[in-house]
This record gives sequence, C-alpha cells and structure tokens, in this order.
Amino acid sequence: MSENALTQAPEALEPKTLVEGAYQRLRRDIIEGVHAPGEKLRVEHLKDRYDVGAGTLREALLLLVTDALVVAQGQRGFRVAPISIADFEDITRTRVLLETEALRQSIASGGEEWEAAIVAAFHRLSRAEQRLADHDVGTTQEWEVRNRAFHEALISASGSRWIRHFQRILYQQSERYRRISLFRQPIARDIHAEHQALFEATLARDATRATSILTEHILRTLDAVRRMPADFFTGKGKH
Amino acid sequence: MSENALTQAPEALEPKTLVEGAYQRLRRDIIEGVHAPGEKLRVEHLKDRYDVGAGTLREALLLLVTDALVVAQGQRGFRVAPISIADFEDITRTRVLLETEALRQSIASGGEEWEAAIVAAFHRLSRAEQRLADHDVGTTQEWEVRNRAFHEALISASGSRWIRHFQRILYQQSERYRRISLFRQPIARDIHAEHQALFEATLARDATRATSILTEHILRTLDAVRRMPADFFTGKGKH
DNA sequence: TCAATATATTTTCTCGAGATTTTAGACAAT
DNA sequence: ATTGTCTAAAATCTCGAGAAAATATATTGA
Repeated sequence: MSENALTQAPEALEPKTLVEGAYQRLRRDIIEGVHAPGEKLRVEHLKDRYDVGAGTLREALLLLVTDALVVAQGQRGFRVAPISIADFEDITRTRVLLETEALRQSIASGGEEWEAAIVAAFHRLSRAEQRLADHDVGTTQEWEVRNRAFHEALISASGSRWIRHFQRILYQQSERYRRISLFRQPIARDIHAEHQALFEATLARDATRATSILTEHILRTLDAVRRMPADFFTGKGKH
Repeated sequence: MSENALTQAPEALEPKTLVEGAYQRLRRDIIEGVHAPGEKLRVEHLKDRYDVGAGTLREALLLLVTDALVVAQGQRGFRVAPISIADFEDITRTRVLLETEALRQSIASGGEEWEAAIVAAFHRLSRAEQRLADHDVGTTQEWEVRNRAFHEALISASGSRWIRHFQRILYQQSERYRRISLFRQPIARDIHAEHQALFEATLARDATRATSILTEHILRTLDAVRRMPADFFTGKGKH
C-alpha cells in the first residue's frame, strides 16, 4: 500500500504478508460465492482451509469488513455480508451516482494518457468479448477482469480519490451479485455495443451522452437480478 | 452491530470487546489530533497507552483502516492517514455530492417520524449553538455531536444505506480537519442562520433550495482550511 | 568527507494456548 | 406441547513469546 490507502487497488499487489494472502483468497471466495451470503465464518474452521493461525485469520476477516464483504458482530464472530434485492438496487443506484460524476470529471480534465489508457482497456475488453461470443470456455474470468479495468480506466482521470475508492467498493459488491446470478443469466445481452457506445461518447468528450449511456449500462444489470426467483435471497430454494 | 454493518453507527454502542474499546479510543484520539497525521503508530508503544495486548491493538488498528483514519503498509506497520488541502477539498466535494443526493431522497420519501427527528435534532443543535454564542466553555464537543446528529437526521429517510455509510465516513474525515483547524478558526461565522435556513427549506420539502443551502453550507468549510498557513500540512510549522 | 557494507536494534508479523462468552442440548415444570 | 432453567460443548476473544523483516547504528574503504 503506497501513499494512501485509497489509491491502492487491493488485488493488484501480491501479498507481502500472510494476512494479505488470506485476505485476498477469502475475498475471492466470498465474491465467487464459495462462502454463501449470511454464512457464519468460524475462525477455527477457516484457519485450516487457508493455512494460517487463528489470529492471522481474524485480521484477514477484519480487513474484509473494510470492503463490506464481512460483518463483525460484537462477541459473536464474523459472518458473510448478506445479500438482498434492495441492497443490490442500492448498490447499483449509488454506483450510477458516483461513476457518472467520476466520468464527468474525467472527461473534463483527462489528458492524453487517460485517452490512451481507455483505448487500450477497450481493446482488451473487446477481444475478450469476441472470445466470449465464440463460446470459448473459461473466458468469463478474463472478461470480468477486463470489464473492471475498462470501467476504472474511464474514470481514472477523476481527481477524486474518494469517489474512486467508493466506486471500487461498490463495483466489488456488484461483482458478487453478478457472479451469483451468472448461473441463471449468462452475459447474454449485447453488452459489447454498449461498451462501444460508451467508449466513443467518452473519447468524443460528450459528457452528457457518455454519462447517459453509462447510467443505462449500469442500471440494466438490475433487470437480471430482478428476474431471479423470489426465494433466491432467502437461501431456502436449491440452486 | 445489528443486521448490516452499514446500518451501524460506530460510536453509538458501548464496546462489547476490548478491540472495540481500543478502536473507539484510538479513533477519538486520531480525530482530535492526539496522534498527528502521518505519524507512525507503533504497536509496542500503543498497547501500553490503551492497556491491551499487541494482537488486540493490531485488530483495533485494522478496524480503523475501514474508516480510512489509519493506513496499513505491507510489512511496515501502521500510520495515521496523512492530510492535505487537496484531500480536504476532495472530501468536501464528495460530501456535497452524497449528502445532497441523500437529502433529495429524504425529502421525497420522508414521513412524519423523519420530520419529528429533524425538529428534535434541530432544537438540540440550536440550544448548543446558543450556549456557544454565550461563550460557555466546553460546549464545542457537545456542538460537534449535535451538529452531526442534525446532519444525519436530515438524510435519515434516504433509502440508500450505502450513501449514508459513505457519508458517515466522509463526515468523520471532515471532522478531523475541523478539529485540527479549530484552534485557529473558531466556529465563528453565523452558522446558526445556515442551519435554520436548511431546516426550514427541508421541512417545506423544497428540495432545490434545501440542497442548494446544504451545498453552500458544506463548501463554506473549505474557506477556513484554505486560509491555513502553507506549512500547516507539512508538520514543519509549530502549532 | 562520503559511500557502501555489515552489524545491532527495533518493530512487525505470526502462532498456540488460556480465559470468557455464546450457543446447543438435556431436563424439568407449567 | 411449550416454556424455562441448568449443564456441556463450541466458539470467540485475549495475551505473551518466538520468527521474520525493516530500520538504525557502526564499521570499513575510497
């Protein structure tokens, strides 16, 4: 973690310490649904799975509280943060608020390096989407990474470290929802066209159009989750 | 911590565990400037000051990372989050973005209980401001608490837990800046009139006017910090 | 005097075990 | 059958000590 905790992309660096290592693996497992939402996280069990001491694992769990992926309750241990449709709507709407503002700022003050970064990220993402359309297996993970990179590149010229910090947290949260709903609704809809339009409007410095497209783009993910069966979030149904 | 980590106001509850206790005291000390920005936080020293074991104190430090009051760096321990004018401007602008949106939502969907809570909070704040004007000593802390309570009451009807969560973090950050600059610039300007106007516009459900006043209200704190001597944030000057 | 290397000290990180609290189960009473 | 109490088990929280790393100090050579 370099100068400020807010500047640091939490997955970029490789773990310098056992705590960070456990933190990263635990985070991935939570986002991927290995540990179900609401599930109790018992230190005694997990310390074997992740091969660290109890204290070390507790610290990793504490770090995950920062990402709001884990909730700690007084004298009653840790728990995977629960999910709900209302929460996902909240995440999505707040993401729109922050991400459009950050995009506006970036368009206003972004320089050549910013443009170059977007072009590069878009190119990488397009390739992944092409491979995805060709039904190549195992490219979803790659797409996830590049999709995130594209979205971060778009707003990377925003002067606001705080907005980018919060955006990162929310994106991570929504990624968790997407992973969980992925089984039912693959990344079907023509998402590439949306990215293309977003890409062009941004480079054309058309803030109004770019933010409008971005808003629709983010909001569209709401439909997928809304179409889920009612018992999905209670955990009673079998999936 | 009840249902969701985001719903919990971190200072309301009394500590159920040693970690929480150390966390709360440590947080207060950082906000009040007892531990200067950028200062190294050595576990061996602090564990005596706060009367807990080393592991316990580390956990408290980790919790403070969530509030972005402490930064952790790989194998090099903990440090009080640094401050800068640019950071404070960022905090302030982001606060405006989030708090105005939350206020808009509250005005749109707030019910009677929301109104009642605002009336009560405003009353309590007014009394404190009156006492402050009468030069009563030791009322600044009380004012801080009630000012925060008033601002939270205003947006308490916002359906967005995430916005409220982020708002709380940012408010806490700005409180730190205010405390540090308090010595030079007391809460002079007629802040009560601003609160009064904000109060009235909100209860009148005039979202445009209310958010406009709130924006000015928050942005005005920027001036105080901008007037600080240039060497203030480097820590070279004596204060 | 300065730079570079080597040593010593400090600090962080990590683990395992004991104390406290919560949770689960058995049993009795209404 | 349900409620309540008591006991047993499990889990969390806490601490101190040892291993690893980073920092400060001393030494050597140009």
